[in-house]
Amino acid sequence: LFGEVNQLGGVFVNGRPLPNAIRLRIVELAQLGIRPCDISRQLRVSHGCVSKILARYNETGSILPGAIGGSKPRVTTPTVVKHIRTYKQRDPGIFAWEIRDRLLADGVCDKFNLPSVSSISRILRNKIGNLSQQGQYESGKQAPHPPPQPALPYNHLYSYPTSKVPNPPGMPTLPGHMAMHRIWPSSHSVTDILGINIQLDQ
DNA sequence: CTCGTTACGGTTGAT
DNA sequence: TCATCAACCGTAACG
Repeated sequence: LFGEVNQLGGVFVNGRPLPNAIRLRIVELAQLGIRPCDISRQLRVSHGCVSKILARYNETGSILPGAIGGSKPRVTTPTVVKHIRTYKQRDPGIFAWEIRDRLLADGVCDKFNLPSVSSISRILRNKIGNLSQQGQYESGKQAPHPPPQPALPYNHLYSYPTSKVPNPPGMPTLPGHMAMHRIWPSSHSVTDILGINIQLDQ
């Protein structure tokens, strides 16, 4: 709601992504064959931004902005997480500080890359929910209350209806994907189209 | 005129 | 709980 106005008269919030509804319209108009420069003028979004969103869309298939903020794991590497999971499985009542001691004792970590107790607690809470069963596998970012769609990288892909314009020699169209109905704009259709948790506004 | 790129001033969020 | 800091943001401007 607090925004600045760009040279084209459009409203934007510095540092924040454009609303999904607008991102979607950019892609839709392009799909309709409208030139990027015209989309820029019609929607009052800088052409640089239109260019970026369209480029991102046709290489990832997603209209969503990239993941902002956060940090890369430092000491809590996948290997460490795996060990923590094992300790917890073998002794569900184990304390975080005990896990910490074990990581050191077992030589999984040295005193410089040893996770803090609060890091371990967070891992236990976030990455290892109910230890009930859980695959022994690597990867997995398992959210306790997982949002509908799978936890793909960061942007889950979003493939568009009728193949046609942008199915470039890339890899877009995600694996399982239903055919979608043809719809034009209407901002409230975004969630339907994406089929996921997206807040259009705020 | 169109559009790819990028400096800039900004915000975010997992560690 | 709180700060850090590298990730991303859109605009403006250059070419």
